[in-house]
Amino acid sequence: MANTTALTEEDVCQRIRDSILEQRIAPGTKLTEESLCGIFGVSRTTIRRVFLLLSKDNIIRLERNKGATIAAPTVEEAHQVFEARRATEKALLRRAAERVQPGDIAHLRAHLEEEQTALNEADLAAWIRLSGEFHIKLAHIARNEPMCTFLQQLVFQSSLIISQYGTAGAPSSCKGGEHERLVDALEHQDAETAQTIMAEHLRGIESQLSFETEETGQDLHVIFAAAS
Amino acid sequence: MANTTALTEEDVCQRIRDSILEQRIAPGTKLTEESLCGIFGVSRTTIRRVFLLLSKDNIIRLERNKGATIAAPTVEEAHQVFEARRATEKALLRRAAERVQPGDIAHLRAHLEEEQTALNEADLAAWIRLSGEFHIKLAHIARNEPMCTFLQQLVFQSSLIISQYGTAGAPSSCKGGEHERLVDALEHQDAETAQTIMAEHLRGIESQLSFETEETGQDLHVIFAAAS
DNA sequence: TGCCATTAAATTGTTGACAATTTGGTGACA
DNA sequence: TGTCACCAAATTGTCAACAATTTAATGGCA
Repeated sequence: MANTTALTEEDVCQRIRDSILEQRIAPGTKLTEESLCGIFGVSRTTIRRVFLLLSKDNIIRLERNKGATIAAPTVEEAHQVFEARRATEKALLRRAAERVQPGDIAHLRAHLEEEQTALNEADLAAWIRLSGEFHIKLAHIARNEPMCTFLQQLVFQSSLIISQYGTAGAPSSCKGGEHERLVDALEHQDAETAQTIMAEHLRGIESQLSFETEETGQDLHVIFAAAS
Repeated sequence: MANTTALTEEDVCQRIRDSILEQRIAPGTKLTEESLCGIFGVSRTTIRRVFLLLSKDNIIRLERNKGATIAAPTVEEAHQVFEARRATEKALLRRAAERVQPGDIAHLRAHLEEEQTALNEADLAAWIRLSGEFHIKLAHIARNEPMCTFLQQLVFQSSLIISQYGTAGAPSSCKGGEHERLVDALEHQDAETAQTIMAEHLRGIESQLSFETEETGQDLHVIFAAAS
């Protein structure tokens, strides 16, 4: 009831992206057009455009005559996403170290404050989102739009992967002050150190996932083929 | 009249992508929905989906109530695309060198044959397309879907950039047997050499562009402002 | 002539109805 | 009871008419 103006297509995308970044929506969730029309108060046309756009980001999976579901990355896809992140963020950091400006550092430190606040207030959803957004903000310092957009896609997919394969016990994101150390290294334009921290950081996140256990949907073939 | 079955959405995308890769369509070209409906024999609904998908790849530019045009990258965007290619293809080559298999090399050599044939037959359009596709095939050897898809986008954008800023005299693509040398290096799993060749290769392509001269469309303002 | 408001044509955006497909359930029958 | 065919509901796909916007053209007016 807060907003009477109609939501635009990009608004809806953002809302869905946020819910993924905060891990409030599970991979594999079925999204029917009509229900989303009701929720966001937009027409089916808009929702269908949103589905198409998000499917390009591998956030939503579209199957003909079957509708849309929140993407549920396979183990293979998950590894490829993290491999891509290692390569991309490493390259971005080198350029970021060359191009970083004082204002960037201030901005990042303000972001770190927010992360800390969310952590103190035990606002887990906000903290998870901020952890992801940190990597995106870091990327922007490199001033390369195509690579930033690409990394953004990877971060959203990572969020889905963590939703799916994350061990419940340990919050599988950036602890140990690695974000802080990244900002420090960047402030000194130390690309090498930043890259090393980032590599460890991403390996750390990936290592906290458990890929051995159950899968979703299509892998039943493999499971039951072996059992019979 | 060759095909009576209706073209699907992906077919239309591919046709448009091909025409860009062969540089048969100029950046900035206006695409009206109705005309494309007639050309491809599909409904407006399909064309609109195609526009939306290709706009996500930065191949088509969508402006609200203004319709679609073939993207016309700015100089700044062009530099960023090539920077992204250098970073991405370098990373891809390292992984490709680790994972390359004999079949891959055979496949690449067959592709080189095609390139040579097109060159001998003076089929310029085909040769330009094949030159671009070489980089995409190379990327696939690294077995990383997200990065492959990303590179694909960059290659298409490169094609637009070359259309726009390429000097007419020299065909601003891969000569000097650099593609051959890349395959050789890859066959010996020599990532370092491959990366060096690729870096030179991309710099070479970029250096053949002329960013000083005229621009398209909106830059007329600047041009005539200076002249008056 | 040059400029500006008004109008007509062309193009894009949106909506709703209808068709096609999938999904879930019911009941007949072995 | 278990299986299969069939039917009904729900969901997605398509299309055509209509609304809104932009673009081009015309004609008045200084």
